[in-house]
Amino acid sequence: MLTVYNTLGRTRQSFEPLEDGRVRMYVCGPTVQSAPHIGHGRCAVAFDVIRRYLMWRGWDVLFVQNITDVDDKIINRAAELGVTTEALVAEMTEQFLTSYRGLGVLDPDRTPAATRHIPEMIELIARLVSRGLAYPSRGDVYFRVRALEGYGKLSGRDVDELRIGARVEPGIDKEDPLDFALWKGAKPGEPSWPSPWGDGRPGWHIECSAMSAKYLGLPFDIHAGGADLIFPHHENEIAQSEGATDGLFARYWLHNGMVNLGGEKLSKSTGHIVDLAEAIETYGGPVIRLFLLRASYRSPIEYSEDSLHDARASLDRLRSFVRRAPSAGRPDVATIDRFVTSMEDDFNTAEALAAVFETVRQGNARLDRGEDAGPLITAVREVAGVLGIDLESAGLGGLVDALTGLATRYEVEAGSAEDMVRRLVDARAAARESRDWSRADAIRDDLAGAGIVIEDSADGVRWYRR
RNA sequence: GGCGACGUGGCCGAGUGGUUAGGCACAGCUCUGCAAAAGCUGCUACACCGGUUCGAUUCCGGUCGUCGCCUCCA
Repeated sequence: MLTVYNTLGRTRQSFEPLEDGRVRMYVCGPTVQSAPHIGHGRCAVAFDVIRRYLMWRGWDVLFVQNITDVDDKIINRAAELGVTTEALVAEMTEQFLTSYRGLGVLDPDRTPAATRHIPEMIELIARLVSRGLAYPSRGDVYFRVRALEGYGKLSGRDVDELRIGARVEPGIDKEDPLDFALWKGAKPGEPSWPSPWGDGRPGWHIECSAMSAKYLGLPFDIHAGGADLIFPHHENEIAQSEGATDGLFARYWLHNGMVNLGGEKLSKSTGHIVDLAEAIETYGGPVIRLFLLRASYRSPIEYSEDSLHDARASLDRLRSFVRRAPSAGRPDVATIDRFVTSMEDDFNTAEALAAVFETVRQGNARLDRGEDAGPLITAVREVAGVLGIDLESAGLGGLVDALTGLATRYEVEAGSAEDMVRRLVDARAAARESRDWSRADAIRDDLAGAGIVIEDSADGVRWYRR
């Protein structure tokens, strides 16, 4: 039985999709104002794993992740950079998609952008106005928070407590400081669209209400996002969607923990960030992915070089294992069972990985004894696949020049990168045969310098790109 | 101030009312021309103080500390 921690209710609950065999899932995507950081990567990976697991379990998953492409920050940043908002949005969206793919994240089934759903949002706002839950005010439209019973149920907030809170700034056009904008009247030079309340643009929260309903229908099963979105963003989404329909908005709310750096949360606004593309460049997507999956998706994690190095060593261990022998037979049942048990427990990837490593140890021991480990390798590959961890070593791209140099140095025939590695490995074998250790070691060291690692084993020489 | 999460061995990080997490690092051994990989062995913890219990790291209360949200944020 799959159980998930539902922020709505703050308990672990058994998960049953509304429609049998089909899961409808919405993840709050990024505001594309600047380049993605590792925190975005964590969110993407966390829910990608959940999606993959649900699919592997045999469910149809409809996965939607939005792109917020209109917002104060985007407007301001575009102005700063002297580019149009459209150009900034296009550039940043591309960076997000590229980085996500670099982490092995599957593309969503749909990636709706806010600016392409203005009519849906206007319609939703109009419904809220007609129901008395929203009111126009000098070109803006606000949600009347106190008019909705149950506001605060997701975040555990009490409207009266909120009011006391010192930081709720009274908006000059609001009836109540708690009210939030559904529509913002246009200011000169800003992107805007016509509406019944005058030209303007949507508030931040309304897009998710409109687009999730459009692509998933209401209620849908899983609404996910970063824990920092619980309040006010998700609370307000609930207010809008449930206020407009009287029905339930989303059934299970899943939130990923924050990534910290130096003990503090990453944040775009303070510039306290780890650039995602840079991290992928430095460590590789699979290493970062493994780093993220070693902890529960709900816990905060600390980003550090040490942790990334650990993750790299762990990944190497997995890769060395599957390199030792081909998969064969059905996946080992014990491994799969343990994996399933772990994942059914609120997607406990840390424990799932522990199962994988146990299997790796067993498999290595079997191979050391000359026994078959095919099903263990099959199982490790299967589980790694569900977790989205790429166990294949990198190819030889970009190494032709370096290898050609080595081919010349050791007097073997040049050719394709693959061929040259093979010939160099053979040349080293020949040198070992004639007990010319210095030449053998030189070849091995030079290959290592180029990123090709050679390992001697009982059943021959293995090589791979580090 | 309000709401919430958390404090585990050298580091990261799961979990449990009594029994091995796992990874990384370190030491020794086996294997090996050397190395790497691998296996075996060792190092073995639950912030502090009370309480409940036959027994608590695991439940309850308190203390201290860290972090998040309450404003844009994955």
